[in-house]
Formats: sequence, structure tokens, C-alpha cells
Amino acid sequence: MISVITKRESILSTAAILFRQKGYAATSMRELAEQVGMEAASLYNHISSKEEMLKSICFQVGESYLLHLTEVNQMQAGFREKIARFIHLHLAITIQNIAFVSVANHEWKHLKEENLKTFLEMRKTYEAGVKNILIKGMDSGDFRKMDPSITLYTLLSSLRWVEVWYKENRNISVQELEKNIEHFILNGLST
Amino acid sequence: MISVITKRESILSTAAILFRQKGYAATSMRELAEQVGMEAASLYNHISSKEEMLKSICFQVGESYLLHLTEVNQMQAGFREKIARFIHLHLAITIQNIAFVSVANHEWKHLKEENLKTFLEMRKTYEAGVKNILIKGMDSGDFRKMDPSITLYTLLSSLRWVEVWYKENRNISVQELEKNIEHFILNGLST
DNA sequence: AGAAAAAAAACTAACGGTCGTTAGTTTTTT
DNA sequence: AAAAAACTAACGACCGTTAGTTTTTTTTCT
Repeated sequence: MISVITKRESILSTAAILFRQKGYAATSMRELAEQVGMEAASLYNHISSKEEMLKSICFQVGESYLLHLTEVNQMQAGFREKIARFIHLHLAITIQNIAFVSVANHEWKHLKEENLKTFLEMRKTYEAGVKNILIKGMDSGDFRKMDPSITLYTLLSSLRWVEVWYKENRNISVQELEKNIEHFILNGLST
Repeated sequence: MISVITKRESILSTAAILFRQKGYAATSMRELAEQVGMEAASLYNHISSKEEMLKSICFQVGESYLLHLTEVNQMQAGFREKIARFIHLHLAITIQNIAFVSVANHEWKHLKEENLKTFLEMRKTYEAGVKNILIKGMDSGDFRKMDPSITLYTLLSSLRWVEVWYKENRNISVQELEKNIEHFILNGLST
């Protein structure tokens, strides 16, 4: 089954790459258009604004994260397994959508008004969900008792570098990457 | 002894706060000037360009990091103690210079030409130095053998969230923050 | 100590440039 | 023929910075 990529999707994809590379504010519609192979004014046949692109990218990533959190929560498994699964899914999203994830991680602050507010709420929901797993894991004795917020942010942050660093030509397999990070984090959580 | 803050320092400090908040590219000289309490054109009595400010901020942070790496290397101590000291110093720089560190972490990509090149080299030197400690720690059996680059970036990244999150009114002491993170990282490194 | 001169710093005005986007016109596709 | 998509031209806005002018501060002189 051949997947057809629309012009809009192509524009979004290129936008994400440029936003990641140069930053949202420093990326102009003219250079985006040039990369796509058209004039800037023509972009508006496919997108409604620069802001709309940023929103679309950020919210797609946010929603993927929330979906996967739901999957982890529905697992019948211990907390270590849940965090391991969480790490796996998180890295999978990252590696498959490097540019989108990078933009959602770094450029969200350029969202306007309600978009920003909604995105931050979405993020807060996600973080609370992960924190909940950590807290339960601490209560059950699987994880060492530590300040839940510090633990949460240290964990999430320790995954963040991958979107900066990852390239397909790295001399390392995704499995090894994941195993190393998983070990680091699970040990970090242990008593 | 009363420390006199120059107008230039005040401008740089305010610039760092705004760059952190809005991003370098999205911060105008006019709004920076307004925050400092003057007209944009007057800034040029004290700084030579917008780029020069970004450079100054980034390089001050970079140099602090390198200084502290030197201190850690000169310690007569085991590798666990070295990493613990490294974490302590890293967090200390971060907490005392939130805006500067944040800008150096996120806005460096806006540096131009030679400034960018030099900054990236500086960073490379720093990372190589930390990686060296990790490798030696692995060789000595203090740390588990893992891919050194993955370990390095996971470690550095796990400290990164503090500049986003930290505020003086947090219900947590710096000591507890440090202790929690230190435990996470040292356990993550252990066999 | 006070006045005058010099230097520094602040202001106003404007330059040359870029930006996101809109409004027509033309071309291509349906 | 109609609709969609591409183009050209331009709008209104903002930008970093320079060049004068004015004001303030510092230095020099008596």
C-alpha cells in the first residue's frame, strides 16, 4: 500500500526540519517555500499561517506522548516494566520523528495565547501521568523514595539529548541505545 | 565590599533573561532597551551588537564549565567522587546563573560563523573531558561498562532540566535537589 | 568651590533590510 | 469550464543599526 504524502504534509515536514535547525523565529516563510520548491505566498494554499504549522507539529507530538502514556498505564506489569516500556516508546517516537520532537521540545514557547496554554496543559497532564507511575513505584518499593518532581524531570530530561544527537549513520543500534539508557534510568530509580 | 554593576553588565543580564524567555531571535533590541530603561540606539554605547551579547553570554558559561572541569580533574579522589563533584559544580553554576546557562544551552545556534565554530569546539572539549572521566571510571570498575557517548549525553542531559525548572521559591532546598540528582546519576552509572 | 570644556551617554530620526501575509493574475489540474 | 495551485506585487509591520543632536556627567582649570 503506497502512502501518498500530501503537499501539506511535505510542507509541515520541511518546516519541522528548518524550525529544528534554525529555530522557529529565525526561519522565514520564504526559505521554507524555497526548500519545498515554491513561492512563499503559495504556502497559504496549504497552510493557514506560520503559527498553525508550529501548533500542528507540537500537538502531534504531544498527542503521541499521551497515547503512549495511556498504553503504558494499561499494561499489566510491574513499575520497572512500565518505565522500561515508557522509555522504549519515548525513544521510538523520538527517533522516528526527530524534527517534530525537537520542535515540540524547544520551540513551543513561540506558540501564541490559547495554543500555548493548551500545549502547556497537555504537557502538564503527561508529566503528571509519568509522575504517577514513579510515585506508585516508590510506594510499592520498586523505586527508591525520592522527591517525585525531581525524579520526574531528571528522568524525562535524561532522554532529551537523543533528538539532538541521533542520526541514522551513528555507529550504534537503536537497541543498544535503548538498553544503555534504560539501564541508566532504572538503576537511577532503584533503591 | 560593594560590587558595582556596570551598565553593560546590567544590559547583558537583562538580555539573558529576555533571550531565555522569548528566544534570541524573537527578542528585539527595542524591548531589551525598554527593560533596561533607555532607547534601543543607546544600547550601542555599551555593546557593539546583538551578536556580541549572545557571544558574551555563551562564552562566559562555556568558560565556567571548563574551569570547573579542570577543578574536578585536579581532585585527588575516586571517580564517583569526581562525578559527584562535577554534578555539584554544574548545578551550582546553573542555579546561580539561570538565564545565562539557559541561553548557552539553547540559543547558541544563533551564533554566527567563527563564534559558532569556536563555541562548538569549546563544548566538544568539555564533553570530551567529562567523557574521559567516565571512561576511566568504567576501566577502573567504578562504573558499569556502557557506551561512553551514550553515558555522557544521558548524564549531561539529565542535569539540563534544572535551568528550566528552578525558581528560588521552590519548596525544596538546593541540597536536596543535588542529593536526589546525584543519587539518580551515580546509581545509573553503577554496575 | 565654581565655571567651562570635554567626554560620555541619552535621545530622535531614519536607513536598508526582512518578515508574514493578502490580493490579484496566471497557470495547471480536475 | 471550473477549481486549485502557482505566481507576482505589494502591504503594513518590525528589525538591527547608524548618524546626528541634545543632555548629562566628568574632567580640567581658575
